[in-house]
Amino acid sequence: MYHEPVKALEIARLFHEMAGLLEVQSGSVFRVRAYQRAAQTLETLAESVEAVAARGELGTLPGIGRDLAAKIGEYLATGRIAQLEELRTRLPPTLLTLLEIRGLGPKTAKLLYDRLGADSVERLEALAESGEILRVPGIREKTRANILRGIALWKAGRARTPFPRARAVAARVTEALAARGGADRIEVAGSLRRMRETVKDIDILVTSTEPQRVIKTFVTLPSVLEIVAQGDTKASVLHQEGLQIDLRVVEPGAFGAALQYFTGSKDHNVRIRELARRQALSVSEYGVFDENTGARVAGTTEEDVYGALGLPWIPPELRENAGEIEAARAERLPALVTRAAIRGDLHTHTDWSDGHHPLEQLIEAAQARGYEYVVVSDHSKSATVARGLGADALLAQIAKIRELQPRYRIRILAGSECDVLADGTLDFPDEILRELDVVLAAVHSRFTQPRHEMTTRLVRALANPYVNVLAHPTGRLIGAREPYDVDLDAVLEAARAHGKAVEINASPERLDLNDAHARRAAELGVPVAISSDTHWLANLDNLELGLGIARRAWIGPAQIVNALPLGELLAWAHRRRPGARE
DNA sequence: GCCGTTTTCGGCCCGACTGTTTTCAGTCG
Repeated sequence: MYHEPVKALEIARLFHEMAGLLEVQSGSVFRVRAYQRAAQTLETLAESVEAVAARGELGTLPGIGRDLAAKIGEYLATGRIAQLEELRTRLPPTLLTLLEIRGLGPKTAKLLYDRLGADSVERLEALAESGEILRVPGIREKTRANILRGIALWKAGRARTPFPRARAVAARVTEALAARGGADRIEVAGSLRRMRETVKDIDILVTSTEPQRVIKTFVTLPSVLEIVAQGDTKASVLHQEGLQIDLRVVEPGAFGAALQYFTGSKDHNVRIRELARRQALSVSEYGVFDENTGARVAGTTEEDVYGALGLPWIPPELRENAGEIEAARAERLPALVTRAAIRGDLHTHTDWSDGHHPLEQLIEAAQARGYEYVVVSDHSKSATVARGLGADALLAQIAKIRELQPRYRIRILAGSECDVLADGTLDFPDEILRELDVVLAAVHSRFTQPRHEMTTRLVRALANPYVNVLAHPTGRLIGAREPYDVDLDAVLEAARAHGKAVEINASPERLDLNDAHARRAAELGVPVAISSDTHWLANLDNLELGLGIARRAWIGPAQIVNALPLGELLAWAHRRRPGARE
């Protein structure tokens, strides 16, 4: 049986805390990094840490040796890590919040704590405002101003920005840079390029033979609130939308190396550079260099950079140091899904329920996307706020779809986003469901059921032979509603056992499953549907966000049901129905 | 604290920018 990695995440958090405390104590930076690396390994562990421990294989995990394996074992046995508790008696844990302030690192935090007792952001702010921190050697007016600004930023928004909004800001800034001249190539790198769900800042890479001009243009854009840093080749600004934007300018010959460097992630890059060192190579944003001759052996393209290290090019979405480097070395990188592989959209709404456009417009818009098929999946009657369809309305809609079909190339499939009732039964009886081509099941009520009840509810819904896809499996609404409490692993197991798909709902408010959940689904071999959940016609393009999640989850076209040709999709959808041949 | 197709000890990614220092440490990505 597969368990959620709750314990692993708990231990990872404790390791991060230990790293922070050791860092402030001026412990070895390598020791600090060892704790952080081990924490990251635990965060990306595919199976339960208890299972690994039971096999005695903790020490085989990357970055975990005898010592840290023992600490993990200690925590699993006692729920405590003695050394951490000892560290906590020497430094107040609130001290670690100081490290979250931009521009304030462990050395300064320790200095301010030792000299003035600054053990929290509030206390530090008071000390800075009163000017008392100027008594500390090495702290002058500029540092005081930086600390106060850092505290203001920390208070204003530690929140990360949702991908769609950050991408829109990035597009406006790159357009402005292009329009003002001086830039050769302009590329968005960083976590936006890696398709992360949220981002902390925007990274823009420019090639130019006039770096000063580009930098000047960048920091004087009207949308720039404040210049954070400005040098000969890079600059950082605070944008009016509350995001920091970092710009880096390199000469064209270093484009590939700079793009690789600036795309990250940091952990991925550290691993890449370690790998290079073992081959007597050195990697920087300027290229790959032979350590003996100093000659540049690669740098023009990313393919060159990875190739120089004996690796195939690694897609940006995988660059999280979550196994992709090992996979690349073994020539086992997955073939990731692309937009071209998607043959249809399985989740759309019309004005028959809570969509905002007539059936015909939806069909035309989907056809214009080049799809082979589209599933119309309006809500069922229990979803009253969404004006869900009763049985008669649904049958009428099916008739309408059959009537409209001859007018379109795209195949219109009759579906439903059918409510899963509190007991796990569906909102329509089987006699109605059998009239549909594709059935989605989804929870829209009773979100607060206890964990075991919600789990049983979803498992029961998946067992219904007419159900094909579990839509937005965790029910979260980003920033508005937490996911409901459910044993997702049990749900995924049920989906696999019954041959049902789970949805990657690409609506920006949902992104459900998220990348981590989708990767677990993928590892378990559960089929996936990437769906737009369209309510407005433009929402059809949400699918791109879903592709990003799928790619970050290492998912290829073979695992995606809406990459199947029409005939195979219908055969898959109907094969568990009574009387179906298998 | 981890790790080893050179090593079980001696390494551990690389470079830009800032502020405060008179030659560099701290921080960031």
